[in-house]
Amino acid sequence: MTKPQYTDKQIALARYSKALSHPARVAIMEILSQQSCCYSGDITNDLPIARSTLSQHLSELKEAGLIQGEFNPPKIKYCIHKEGWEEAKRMMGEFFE
Amino acid sequence: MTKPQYTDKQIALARYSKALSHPARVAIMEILSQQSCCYSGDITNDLPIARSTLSQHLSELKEAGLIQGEFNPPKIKYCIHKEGWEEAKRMMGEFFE
DNA sequence: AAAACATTTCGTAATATTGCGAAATATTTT
DNA sequence: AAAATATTTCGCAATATTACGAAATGTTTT
Repeated sequence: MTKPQYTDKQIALARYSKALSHPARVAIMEILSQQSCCYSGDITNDLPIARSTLSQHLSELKEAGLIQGEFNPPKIKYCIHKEGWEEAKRMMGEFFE
Repeated sequence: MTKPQYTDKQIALARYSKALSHPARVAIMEILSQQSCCYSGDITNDLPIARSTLSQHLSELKEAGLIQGEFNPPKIKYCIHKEGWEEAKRMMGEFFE
C-alpha cells in the first residue's frame, strides 16, 4: 500500500494560491487587473511596504507566472501575464466546482 | 501622503489563498468536496505525509474556516464548512472577475 | 481494567517568508 | 562625466511553515 503523490494539478493550484497568499500580492494583482499595467513606483504609493519589499513580492508574482515586467527605461512596466492569470482563474474555477 | 493599509477583503482573500497554498491542503479539499465528508484516517492513505502532519494541515484548514470536524467516536469526521467554502469561492470568483 | 484504535499535541529541526535599510545596478538627464 | 531616477540585490533579523516520531489524550472493545 504505497502513498500516492500529489498530482501536477494540485501542485500547480497550490503554487498559484501561494502567490496570492499575502495581502500585498492580492493588492498588486487587483491594481494590475484594473488598469492592466503599472509602474513599480506607482504601486509603492498604494501599499504599506518598503520599495525593496515590494520588489520581492513582484518577483514572486513573476516567478509564479501571474505578471510580467517589461523594461520601459528608466522604469519597469508591470502587466498581468495573461496566460498565467487565465490558467490560475480556470484552475481555481474548476477547484471550486 | 500616507500609506494605505490593506482592505479586509484583501486580507481575507490572502487568508483563503494561504490555506490552499500547500498541495496537501488542496488535495484534502478535493477529497472532501467530492464526497462531502471523510474520516481523518482515510485521508492519511491518500496523502504522502505522516498522520501528525496531516493533523496540522487539517487544523489549518479548520482555522481558515474551510472545513469542520465533528467527533464521531472514536473517529473524527471532517466535512467542508459550507459558509467558509462558499465565501472563498465567491471572493475568488470576484477576484478573477 | 487493560488493550486497541484514532487523532492530536509536543519537541525538534530544516527551511521559507516577510520585512527593512543600505548598497548596487542600470538608464537618462544635466 | 556627474547627478538624478527607478528598481533590485544584499545582509540581516524575526517569525512562520513543514515535517517527523514519540508521547499524550480520549474512546471503545475485550
